[in-house]
Amino acid sequence: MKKIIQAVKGTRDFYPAEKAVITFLYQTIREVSESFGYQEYDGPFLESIDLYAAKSGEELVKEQSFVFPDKSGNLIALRPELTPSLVRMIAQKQRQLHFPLRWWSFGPFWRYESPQKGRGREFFQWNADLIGAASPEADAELAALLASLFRKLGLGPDQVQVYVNNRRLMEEELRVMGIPDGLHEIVFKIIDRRDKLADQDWQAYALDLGLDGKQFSAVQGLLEDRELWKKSPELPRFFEAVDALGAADYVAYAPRIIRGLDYYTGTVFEAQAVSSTVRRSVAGGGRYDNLMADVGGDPLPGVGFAMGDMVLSVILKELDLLPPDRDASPARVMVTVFSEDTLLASYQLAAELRAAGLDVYSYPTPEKLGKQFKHADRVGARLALVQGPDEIKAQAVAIKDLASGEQKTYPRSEAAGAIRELLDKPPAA
RNA sequence: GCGAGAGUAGCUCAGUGGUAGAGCUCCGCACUGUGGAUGCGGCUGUCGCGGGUUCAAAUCCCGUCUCUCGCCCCA
Repeated sequence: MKKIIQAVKGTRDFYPAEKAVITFLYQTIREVSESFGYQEYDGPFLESIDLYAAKSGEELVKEQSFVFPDKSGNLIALRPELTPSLVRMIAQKQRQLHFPLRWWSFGPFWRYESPQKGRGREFFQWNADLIGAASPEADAELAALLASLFRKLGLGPDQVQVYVNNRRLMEEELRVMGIPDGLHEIVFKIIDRRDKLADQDWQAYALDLGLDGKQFSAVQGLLEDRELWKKSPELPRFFEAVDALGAADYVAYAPRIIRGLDYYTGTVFEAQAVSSTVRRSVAGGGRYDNLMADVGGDPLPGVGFAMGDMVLSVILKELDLLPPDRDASPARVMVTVFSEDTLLASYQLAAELRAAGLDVYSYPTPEKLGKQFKHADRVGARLALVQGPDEIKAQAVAIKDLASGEQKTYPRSEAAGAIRELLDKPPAA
């Protein structure tokens, strides 16, 4: 084999079967987003590094972004997330937009990380945001939107859950426990790692980061309190609204959910697979009430989430929830070419059928019919049409159903109708 | 950045020092107006790359690159 330049690490080649998965997700996401009244938008794929420097969190900007200088020396980043672009876009047109607004987006993002299962360096992300409403009910709508996608994809509440917590609640609790404000970020980091470490290791980690024994057991107790949400002024309303939206089965309280991004201010949530070979979150989001003011806009509350395509795809594949026949030709009908002399007649026939609204392709060269039938079968066509000298003489077309093996000859004028009928029939077993 | 595993035909992989293999795919024929099934035949390799040990290396050693999985972090 000749040397082939390798694909860039962490990127994927989207052969038709893989591209079909992305398209399927995009379509399903569009349907769900639009059913909640969200409008599609997008930001640039390239952004100034300064956009992220402010608020995205050190790690994300310094370690995980693809950054390069342009010809004038400005540092440009391939977008690692969308929220900062969204916030800028809104700040720029704040007076022209009608709030609250609901926007969604689906596009590529880049992060410089080491690739592994469910994670690459180039991935797609669904973003949905509701800007200009500060209520817990608005938070609930986003959680319900996420749950609706799962339901639509065929993922049940026993397979994926949206876990919810509230940062203000956690901060208040820490304060009550006598943990100084300066330690809160550290405690959040400790909580965030609860699931990833064994009990002993987790305790050691916590003490190592500066908690004393008493504070540690207090934090431990906090994480075991399944009823903690009742102390929040927001979460009871949140859960009532989730229930009203019909998504209660997908949404649960989990005190361990904190989220890494610095800009979250209130309710945060994270979707996780209940049982899967990927122990990685499917989606994450939350409320960010200060972000708009931080980038220089008028203060405006917002809530939103992002969902990557990679973990979701792994789960859908594991549960066999991806659409079948992803590698099949979109044309279910192939016109064979009998001979050099009849080639153009076959092309005409194909064009005629396309004009009648069918998806049809013609074999491009006069090969042996056997080879052409085999090709039709392999690429997933349902019907193979033959128009040889006999058919041309009789103004007819022979149509073979490759699924049943049955073949009939129809007058050419009736071909389109006959094809439609045959395609509607379920393939014989 | 750290740790582990893997790189052999287009694909999946076997091959633990002695002539580089299998299955699938592909191509041809049986079957020149008809696919799937079957049978027969055929094509395809710097054994990731570089060095070392040896009479002899896909195999042992060293280095290196890439991929996969995990850690970190996160979608």
